[in-house]
Amino acid sequence: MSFKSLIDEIENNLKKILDDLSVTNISFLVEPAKPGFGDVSSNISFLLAKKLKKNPKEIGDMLSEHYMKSIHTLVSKVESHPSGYLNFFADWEKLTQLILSESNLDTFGSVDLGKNSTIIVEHTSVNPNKALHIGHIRNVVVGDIVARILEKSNYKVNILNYVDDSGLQVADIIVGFRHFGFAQQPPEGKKFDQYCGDDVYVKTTEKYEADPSLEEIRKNTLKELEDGNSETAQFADKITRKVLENQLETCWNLGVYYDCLNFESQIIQSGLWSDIFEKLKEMNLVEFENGGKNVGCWVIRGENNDEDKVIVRSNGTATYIAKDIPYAAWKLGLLKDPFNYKKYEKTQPGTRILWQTTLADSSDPQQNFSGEKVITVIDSRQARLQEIITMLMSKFKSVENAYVHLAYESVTLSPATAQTLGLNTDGKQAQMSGRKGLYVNADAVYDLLKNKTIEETKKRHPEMLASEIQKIAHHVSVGTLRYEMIKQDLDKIIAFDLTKSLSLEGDTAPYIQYAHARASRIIEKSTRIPSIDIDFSLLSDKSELELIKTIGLFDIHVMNAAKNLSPKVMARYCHDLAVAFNSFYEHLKVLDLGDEKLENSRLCLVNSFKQTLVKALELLGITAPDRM
RNA sequence: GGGCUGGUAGCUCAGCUUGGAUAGAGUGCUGGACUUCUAAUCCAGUGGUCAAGGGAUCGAAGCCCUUCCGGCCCGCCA
Repeated sequence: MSFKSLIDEIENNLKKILDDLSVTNISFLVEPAKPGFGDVSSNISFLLAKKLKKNPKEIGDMLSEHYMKSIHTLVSKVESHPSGYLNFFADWEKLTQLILSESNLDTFGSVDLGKNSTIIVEHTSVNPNKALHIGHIRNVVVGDIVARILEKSNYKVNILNYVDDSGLQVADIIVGFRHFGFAQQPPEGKKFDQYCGDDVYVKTTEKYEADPSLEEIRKNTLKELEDGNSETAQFADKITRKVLENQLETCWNLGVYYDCLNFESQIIQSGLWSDIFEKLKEMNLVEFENGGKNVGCWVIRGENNDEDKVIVRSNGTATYIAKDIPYAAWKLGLLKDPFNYKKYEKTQPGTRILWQTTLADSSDPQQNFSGEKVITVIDSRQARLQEIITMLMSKFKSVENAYVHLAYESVTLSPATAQTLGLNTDGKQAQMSGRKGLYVNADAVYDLLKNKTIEETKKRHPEMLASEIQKIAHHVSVGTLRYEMIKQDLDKIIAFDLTKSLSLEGDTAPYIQYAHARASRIIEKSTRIPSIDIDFSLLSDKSELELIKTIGLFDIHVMNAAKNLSPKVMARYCHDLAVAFNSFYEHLKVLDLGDEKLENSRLCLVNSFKQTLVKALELLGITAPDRM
């Protein structure tokens, strides 16, 4: 509630007025006003103008008159603007009290979109044959933040990470280890996942190109992988689990945690595929081709102009997309769960317990990670395949939008950064490629950011303990990286530039974190404890009211972010909060005013801001230090 | 060729779902503000035929159609 209370009051009153006028079927808007147009605006007059055949201004005049006669508590004035808009001015003393009181609650900003239903968010899902690069980080961070926003919106969220441990990419490094003589030990000082990705994978791929006859080894290895009992599969399991562990370290370092790891190899062995295949046949969703180019295959008919999609080859084996179908159905709880569960070998930091599926016996209790709805975070390049999965799931489950592919555009390399990797792109951005070794490693970006932040922090606090500086630098670097990944919309390509990404000024996480540090210092330096028992009328400066209003808009933005699965909305809100606070900070003093009442009032506001910002940043997985 | 997607200030982007007021940020550039609760900040200025054209509307950056430019996808690969 909070600012929403004002909006609700206005909306209800306007509805009553419409009733009195016997007007129905008008869905007008009541929304926070643009600066300079009061506090809340409505377009109601425009909509009514058609029905009543009067001009909007006249209607506005009439409505504002009616409004002031109706019962209202939070509105002090209604203005009919010459443009036709109806602008409302809040009774700020009352509204301030409401907003600041609520901002102290733990639940501030929470909304009830989910009604406590269960939802799955699957993200990360990187092939376990390489280290995460900056492109993967977009997936990881988007997924993590969407999950946080949904939790704030009263969903019970299960976070999954799908480990494709039996695909071609894994086969490639296994070939490298078993046939091309790569040592199992990475060179001194290099993480195993980086070694697999930078050296084994890239160089093995190069060898195929140099000698196509080697493809035979590759095919055989892939086949052996799918038979879980083979020696190759056991070896691959050992290798991929080591890589996975390293990948998880990268994610954990960024404050990203999961509930359960799913392994493709287990899904293949579980027999889920034959279950779902039977279902597909029963429902006539797949057809056997007796002729044409796909003769002997089972296909899904393309809708519109799309080509048919082969899901079982003429030799009887399932294609890539076929493996995704049982997993999607499993996530939605449509299939009998064939898995047992055990805790992951390493303890995940934070409060979530990390589980993994297993086909072996387990002494740990059975778990359920399915959900009423599923959100799968995948690169928009897979939109076509995801569309087919979505279509199939909609036939299986009647819940609307039960399966959602949350797509995001890729992260590319800026021309300058491509150049530093030895690629001349003629001034164009370049697609990253794991195969070609053309990517920017995620840990490396974190390290660069951290070193830079350590420097900056030292400059400001020469006397600070090294351990303290480390901690601050960690939070600032993680914040910066996360913020860069979500501040623009999901449909925008991020052209990653090493140099520009190191910026700590302007619309960045440090800007927001800095506002928090300022607030923290005021509270720390004050001789009193912030209290809500204050004179609210003393908070009347423009910059104070703007800050209060922004604080009050928290839940509205959470709702918007959750409905649209849009991390960017929360990023912008955090930025708005920081802007409002910085403006307040530069205009007004809080301490040493020689006026106890005023000081108390402003201190209360500073505290509200701080608490709200912490909660909002939490949704972005960003921690704000008390000094920086 | 078909499908998806982007095009708004020099650059990077919001605003488009739900049409209405004065199209907003950051960055860049110019100038100003630190003896002060931390200048990772603030204030002011600069900068726009909202890709182009058409349509419906009293009214379009937004909706519909066409075109242009960029990106991605379209395998019995994964």
